[in-house]
Amino acid sequence: MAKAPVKLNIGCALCEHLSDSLLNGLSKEELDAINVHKTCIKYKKGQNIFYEGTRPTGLYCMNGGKVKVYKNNVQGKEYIIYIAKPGDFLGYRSLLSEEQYAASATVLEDAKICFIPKDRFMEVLQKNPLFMKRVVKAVCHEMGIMEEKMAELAHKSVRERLAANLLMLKETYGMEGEESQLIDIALSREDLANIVGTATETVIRLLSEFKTDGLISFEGKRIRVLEPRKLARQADLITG
Amino acid sequence: MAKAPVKLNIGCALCEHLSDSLLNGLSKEELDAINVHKTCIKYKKGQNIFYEGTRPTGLYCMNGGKVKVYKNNVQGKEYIIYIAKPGDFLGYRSLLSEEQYAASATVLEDAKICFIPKDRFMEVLQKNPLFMKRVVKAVCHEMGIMEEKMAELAHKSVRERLAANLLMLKETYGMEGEESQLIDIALSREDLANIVGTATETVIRLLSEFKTDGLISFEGKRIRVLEPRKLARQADLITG
DNA sequence: TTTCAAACATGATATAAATCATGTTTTGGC
DNA sequence: GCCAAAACATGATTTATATCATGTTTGAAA
Repeated sequence: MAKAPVKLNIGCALCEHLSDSLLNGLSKEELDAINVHKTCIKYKKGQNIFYEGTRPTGLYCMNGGKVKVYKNNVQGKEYIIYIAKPGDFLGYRSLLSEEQYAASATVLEDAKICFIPKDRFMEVLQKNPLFMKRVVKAVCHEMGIMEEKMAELAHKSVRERLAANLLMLKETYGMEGEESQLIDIALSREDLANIVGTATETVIRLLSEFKTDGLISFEGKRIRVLEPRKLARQADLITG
Repeated sequence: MAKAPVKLNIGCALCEHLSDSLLNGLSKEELDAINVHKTCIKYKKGQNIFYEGTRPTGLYCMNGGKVKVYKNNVQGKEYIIYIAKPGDFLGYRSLLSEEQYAASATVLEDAKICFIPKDRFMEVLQKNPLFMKRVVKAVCHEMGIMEEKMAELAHKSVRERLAANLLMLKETYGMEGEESQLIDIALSREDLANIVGTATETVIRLLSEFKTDGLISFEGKRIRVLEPRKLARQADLITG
């Protein structure tokens, strides 16, 4: 049986992730304008999307999989700024600030990502003040989250940060309904350490402690949050 | 001799800080629209501008002095996100994300700050796509800086961060020309510690080390950067 | 000018977390 | 199914930095 060619360019209007996306709310015509010029590509785990220091030529829109956005310091240590999931834009910050990428992006789980050329996107953006307003709102919301994370990094212990990040990952990447306590990303201990901002060994140790204390359990490469309230107490989010 | 009433509301068009401001580039009419509804107030050192958790009702625009924007964690520890100087907007992030303030703002050096009601500002913003674009660009640029700071907090030592922050302060708040090495803010050791994300005692100790090593000197409450290159080496920004 | 609080300073101590070392388990490629 | 490499795990050691304690200086207010 001959393989049918994989049709990647499904129209944005029909994209299952449209409702989670900033593109949601655009008119049929606007979506079409983007649609005609986009290119959708499948990426394998470990593949790079863009590197820090290069210039953005467009915008990436996640259609499937998971991508980590991270910075490397001089000593090669990595800090993961965020993990993009379907519906998320990727690299739009640098595109809008008209600067080089301040971070790199690499695929964590096999992904399908659509690329929208800069000009096409900017055209739609500038012709639609409401769209622009939504983008601004999203960017400013992101900044609030980053402020929170900075204060956390500055004054919280690794244990607290790990607990807080596990809860955050559960909220953001937890599955639907029944299985909402299962963190649906196959993160290596090293990646988790680079999210928390600590050494891999430290994360391994703390995770086994949390497991011993019955706060979490491991399911294959995934982590299940058994006791969110106790974890929140570890994170020092609630007292008592 | 009777005191003449202090006229605070100088027109934005004549403001000496307009060229440093995001308002720069607006038309005479747009500036007037903002101008008519703005209120300029003098604040004393230590006075609070807004608190985390409250709702913004407008935008603050710095006309003089210095203001720290910071977050307090549960234990009361403070992290200073940035220090606003004349020409800077204050609180525009929360205004644009339509959320509560994610941080508090307190005067570090006697300040004059103009308040622009939300509606007036949004009106001008939404009617001028170019202005909107400049605001977006500025916000996205800020995000890049925050990403950098997060990576720094995650993986750099306190010594490195202090050195890096001294250099940053010199760049941003250094005086003009000859005296550009003098950091023109009267920062307490505690404030500096809350910028770096460490304990006050640690900052005091490291500062005296830097002083002993001839990298900096103290001039009253101010710090002079004597050896920026050596400091950059301490910050691990350059090697060798 | 005195006084009192805040800021600055320095030493001693405790400790969280990085680093180094080594061993085991899992995984993906052939 | 085998092998090498990566990921995971755990122990020992070091180190940076927070915390605690105490003393001194500075500065603002009375």
